[in-house]
Amino acid sequence: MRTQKPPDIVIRRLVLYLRTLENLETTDKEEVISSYALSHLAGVSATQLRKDLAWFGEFGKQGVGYNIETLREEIREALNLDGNYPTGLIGAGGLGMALARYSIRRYRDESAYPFQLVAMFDNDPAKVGGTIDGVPIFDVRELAEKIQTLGLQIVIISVPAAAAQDIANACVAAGIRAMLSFAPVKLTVPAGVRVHYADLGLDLGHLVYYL
Amino acid sequence: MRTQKPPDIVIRRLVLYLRTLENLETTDKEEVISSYALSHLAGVSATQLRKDLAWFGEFGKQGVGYNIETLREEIREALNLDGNYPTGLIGAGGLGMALARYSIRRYRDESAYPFQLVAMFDNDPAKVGGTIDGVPIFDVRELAEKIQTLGLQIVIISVPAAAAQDIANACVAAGIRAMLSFAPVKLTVPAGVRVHYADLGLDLGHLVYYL
DNA sequence: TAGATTGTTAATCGATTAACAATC
DNA sequence: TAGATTGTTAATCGATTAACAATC
Repeated sequence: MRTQKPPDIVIRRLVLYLRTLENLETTDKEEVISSYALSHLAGVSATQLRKDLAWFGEFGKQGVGYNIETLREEIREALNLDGNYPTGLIGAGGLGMALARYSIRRYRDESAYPFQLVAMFDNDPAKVGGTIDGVPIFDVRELAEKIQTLGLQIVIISVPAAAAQDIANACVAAGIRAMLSFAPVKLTVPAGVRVHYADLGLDLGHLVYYL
Repeated sequence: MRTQKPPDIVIRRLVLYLRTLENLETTDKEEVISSYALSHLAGVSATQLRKDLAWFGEFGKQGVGYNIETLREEIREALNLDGNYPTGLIGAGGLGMALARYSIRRYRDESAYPFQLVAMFDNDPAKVGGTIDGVPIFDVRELAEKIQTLGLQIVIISVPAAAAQDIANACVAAGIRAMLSFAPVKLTVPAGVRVHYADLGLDLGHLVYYL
């Protein structure tokens, strides 16, 4: 046996399936869905969907399909999305501000996603002490302290590229193990810490090749 | 011979190598870099870097390495990044506004990237007619017309999920072949049209699994 | 039962890595 | 030349797809 753990790419698709299921329920009243129908909505093959689910268990009934509500709950559980994840955002510049407003509105009242933006950080004295939609902006020098006292589990990094590695180091030192970075640089972190990159420049550059 | 065209994933890494090279030149005065050194900075293996480059030609010298300036130009050319790509942004809500400000500042004066945000679109009469950092906001009903008259080649979609498919359809009908979507839905487009998804929710969901 | 669809095995496909001859 | 590093081939690894027995 070579691989006991589901590959990274499977996890990503599971999140996609979950969202697809959640969109479904609001518009559709069927209780059951086939792997074919669900996979089509998610944009993958039916075989791939079934294989991905098989990493976590057997959730369907032969000849019938998957109960939508049950499958939704099973995936949420498999992905740990039933937890509660206080999130911090570092860098309240133009992009950071917008991401904050966006994610606050999107996730605060939607129980489907357990991310709560509870703190922002910046080094601009004019911003420190203020709030955005009720979320306080702290001085970035308080980062380590607030990570601990507020129990932050995820940080979103939207500082300039030159500052990103220092910020990442500080987060890791304070115990953060999951980061989403909008800074266009590779961040070096210890094993066990996950970084996802959201990189507009890379996306645009990639698109151009095919024009 | 099975594959004549470089895979998608290779293109993405080439963009990454290019950026890595551009960051290099501002800080480092060496004229030459080895595949080992460059690949390390980019976060890939030296073998992979050399194999990726081999899709486009032979740019190095055995025993020496790659001339930084030359390699930079070769990659820019291979990726069509020497062109000029007028870009439109649809949906001037909170996220759209921020993306606009961010990308205007980042790309307008940086000759390294040939993206220019030249138009925004919204359906809010209060916004239509205004400008953001000099970029006009048009009524979304003028979308098709402006795509043609302004020669837009890339659109960034930051409208609500429910509206995204309609917008994508309109763009495709007007001749757009490259889109970057921030809406959390799968967009169905004809073959030959590329869509990239920038999806905060998927990224965050994915991160949580490993906590 | 008969039809439908799952869960899973085996085959295929593609991407990464290791190794090294070519050569600057 | 001798040392270093590329370009490339062959081997490995992992992911996707096809096919089908199990079974609701």
